[in-house]
Amino acid sequence: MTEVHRGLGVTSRPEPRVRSARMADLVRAALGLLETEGTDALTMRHLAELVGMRAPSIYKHFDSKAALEVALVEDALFDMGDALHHSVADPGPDGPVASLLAAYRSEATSHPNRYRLTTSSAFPRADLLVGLEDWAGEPFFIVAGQAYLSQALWAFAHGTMILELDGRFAGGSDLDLTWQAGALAFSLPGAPPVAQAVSVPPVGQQP
Amino acid sequence: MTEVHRGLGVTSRPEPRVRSARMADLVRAALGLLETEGTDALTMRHLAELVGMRAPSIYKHFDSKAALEVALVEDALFDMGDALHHSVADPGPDGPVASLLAAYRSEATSHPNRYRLTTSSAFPRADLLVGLEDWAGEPFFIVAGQAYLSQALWAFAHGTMILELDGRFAGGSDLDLTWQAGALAFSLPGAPPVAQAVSVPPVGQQP
DNA sequence: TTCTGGAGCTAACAGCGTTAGCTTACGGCA
DNA sequence: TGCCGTAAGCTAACGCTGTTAGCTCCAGAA
Repeated sequence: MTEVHRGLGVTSRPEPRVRSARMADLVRAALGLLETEGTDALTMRHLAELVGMRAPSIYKHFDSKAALEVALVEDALFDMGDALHHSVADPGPDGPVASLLAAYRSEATSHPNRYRLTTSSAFPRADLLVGLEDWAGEPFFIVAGQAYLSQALWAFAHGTMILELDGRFAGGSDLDLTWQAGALAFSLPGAPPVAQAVSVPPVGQQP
Repeated sequence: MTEVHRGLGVTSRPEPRVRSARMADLVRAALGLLETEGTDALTMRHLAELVGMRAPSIYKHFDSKAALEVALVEDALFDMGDALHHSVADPGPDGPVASLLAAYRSEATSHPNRYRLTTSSAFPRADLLVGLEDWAGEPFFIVAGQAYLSQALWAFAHGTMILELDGRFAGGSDLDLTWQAGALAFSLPGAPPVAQAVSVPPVGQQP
């Protein structure tokens, strides 16, 4: 028995914020706009038109555009957290690392622009539901079994994901092999003991 | 002898674009603005004021704000390429992977907002000097010795870098250990043979 | 001397997030 | 029934953004 609780998280899934029907409408429409028309198309005026109102009326439901984006990103983190925790609870035949990475890639790919928003430098992460990022990232710690290795694995996953989404890898690359190369590097036995397992959450900023 | 030419790149450093004195002024001022005041402060009006002109006059020297950003990013890629190629030619005692990563981290950290700009999803990479990205990223291929492993290493480097710059790792983390964990994972012998070394450049989009 | 082109300027446009202030409709209560 | 308060819409407008049109001025060449 180690300090790592396999398959059983030590953080808990936060309670999502309640949303009025109109708020849910707006978030749904915003996601559609973001994914079908692109990041630049997500403006208050476009969004308002999509739900049949004028831009200033949105402010009756959300304090700001940033608050609306927070709602989008919280959805993304719940989806990602659910996918990752599920992959950890039920890893595939290729092992826990490959399984986790596959879940991460699949989830991010399903909503590329929302993933970009979630991971963008400018995003006001401090406004997110407390504990949400930690919970969503916990599977990296569970799989890596060590804080710094889990950070490195997370960094590999995010780096590969954003470069793939942005089309940065050389044309003709079989990206499955790139992911596989990383999975292998982080799966090799003998790698773990990098440092003396300081108890630090693997993901997210402390509030 | 393998197909990997250690220490001798197969791509060549592109010739930088020539700039008028005024263009150089603008790029220098833009970098200062970007790094000292932040990304949002880099506006045409602010920049113009900094060099003693009005915003529309900038268009006598650059076609658009994007063209000015391309100049900034080309500087970043030349600096990064020089640093990485140097680290490959003269690796430190911790081995080529750790040396490369240290150079990458040091270079990016010296101009964080320029690094963010360079790697941002929205940046018009197609307007960059042909071959510049390939040349700058080549050291990853030289060090990894295999296309897909080099892509994975690059992805780890970028992922760790952007998460570090954005303060995404848990408070109290010793990020040296995170980088070290990744360096170790990608340095272990036995890792390489992921695929049959298809000859694909490690970094950047084919034109 | 005249002409040409580079490099500055002001004024203005469309689009952005956002605010102020007005109106309308609905639900609870005396 | 009549009143009141609140929720949720609206228009007009503000300051900011990148950018364009069109003017002026000056240096250098013919």
